[in-house]
Amino acid sequence: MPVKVRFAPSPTGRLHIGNIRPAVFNWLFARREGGTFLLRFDDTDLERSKEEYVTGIRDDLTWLGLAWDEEFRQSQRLEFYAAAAEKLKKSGRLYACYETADELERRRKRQMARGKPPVYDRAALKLTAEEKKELEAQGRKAHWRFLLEHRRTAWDDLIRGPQEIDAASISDPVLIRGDGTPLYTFTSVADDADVGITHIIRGEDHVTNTAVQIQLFEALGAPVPAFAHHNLLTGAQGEALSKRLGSLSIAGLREEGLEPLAVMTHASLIGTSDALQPQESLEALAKLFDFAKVSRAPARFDPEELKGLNAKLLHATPYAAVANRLSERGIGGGEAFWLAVRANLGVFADVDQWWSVVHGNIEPVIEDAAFTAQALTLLPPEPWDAGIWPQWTEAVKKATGAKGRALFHPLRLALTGLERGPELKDLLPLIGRKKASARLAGKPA
RNA sequence: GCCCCGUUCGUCUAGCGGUCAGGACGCGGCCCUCUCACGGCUGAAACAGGAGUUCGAUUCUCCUACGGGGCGCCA
Repeated sequence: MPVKVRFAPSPTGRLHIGNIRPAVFNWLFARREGGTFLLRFDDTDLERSKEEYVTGIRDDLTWLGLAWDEEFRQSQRLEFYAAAAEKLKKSGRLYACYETADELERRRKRQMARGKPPVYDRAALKLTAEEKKELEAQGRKAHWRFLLEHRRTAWDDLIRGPQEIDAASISDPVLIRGDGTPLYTFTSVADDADVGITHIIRGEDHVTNTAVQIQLFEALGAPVPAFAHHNLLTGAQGEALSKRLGSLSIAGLREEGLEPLAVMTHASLIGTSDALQPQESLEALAKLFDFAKVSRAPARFDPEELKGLNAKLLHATPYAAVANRLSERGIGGGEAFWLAVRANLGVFADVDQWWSVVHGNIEPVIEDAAFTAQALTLLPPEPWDAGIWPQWTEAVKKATGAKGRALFHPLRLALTGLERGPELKDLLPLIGRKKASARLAGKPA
């Protein structure tokens, strides 16, 4: 059976480093298996869902390179859910309840205070037809709960292994709100069953839901898909990673100039037994993907680790992969320039700085005017080749007696205006004699 | 409060009764090099605590501590 998976975000916010992982895992798995990857917007919560987030999530996925085969949204399938609900009512698995949200909330608090788990007591099940009629006459609107079978419900999780949940410890979930609109648990399963999702890959915050959903699949007469629940991420200090996600949003990382491939690599390798190494493509990542490698313990997300990975990725990137991006920025210099500077990049945009060192105008820093002046007189005439640097520095060394740091540091400062940077042997031919001369003389060039 | 899951170098992890407890990132040292960075090599660094079971526990069981998740007319 061909693999069919989905990523089903609710458009109530942008994607971030935490909730991108189910998208990444699903996509990678589909890619590895040659399956289909669906994007479904779970927008049944009209209060919180916003159109701008639909667009934003699409942008985030596109930037990451996670192309989807089909897209649909739940708000456009309301008749379908209503029909599915009718079936459940007929089979007696959906029953009407009349408690208000306040009443339920009070009841839960009372149960917890008594040390009991806050599970719905099925009081509505005992309501007679007359009592229901009376409640309706008072203007109460029914919401509908799914009648769970109180038995242990089990599945073999692709990541966590054999799982078992006692359905008696869970409340009968509300599937239809008092206003008639369907809720996540129901729409999600109805859709997964309808489109034939084969594998549900998601965060471990959904493991308890799984028991309910398995019973729902069965009640709907649909085959139960395979489940895989991955570990969640915590902050660098081990704290829950749900609040304060501004800088951790995908859009934010993009603005910081990180490579999408670095973000993808980090998202898919963190919390697994694979070493966090730069990968050359999404295909390479897909080949690495394996449920067996995913840990069950939460993993810490450290922004510094992501940045480090981004830098390493850049350091290993061949010229052909960035030639277009360089020319888009108005950077020439070809492969020689890229190879000279790539090892000094943290983010791609750092190339601008090195391009201005080579091609633009910079302010030289003169540490020892007499020294650089003397070095200037020893600068060989052009044409220059790759051997110009050792040839020149050898001459300067002989004339001044300077060596090591005393020799190179002032030259680097004068030539680039910076403390650190690429090999000067590679940079000097790119800078050229004209600029080099001016800078050694302390003049901006 | 109740239920589920987890805890191995600082971090991500391998391990599935007997291992010098392995790898990666980071950190230190050396090399490339007569500078900084890059890269290569190399070193230091861990079984949460306590009871059991066993000839023998990182590994199995229980308890405690800590962390995560769940307990919505959210997804």
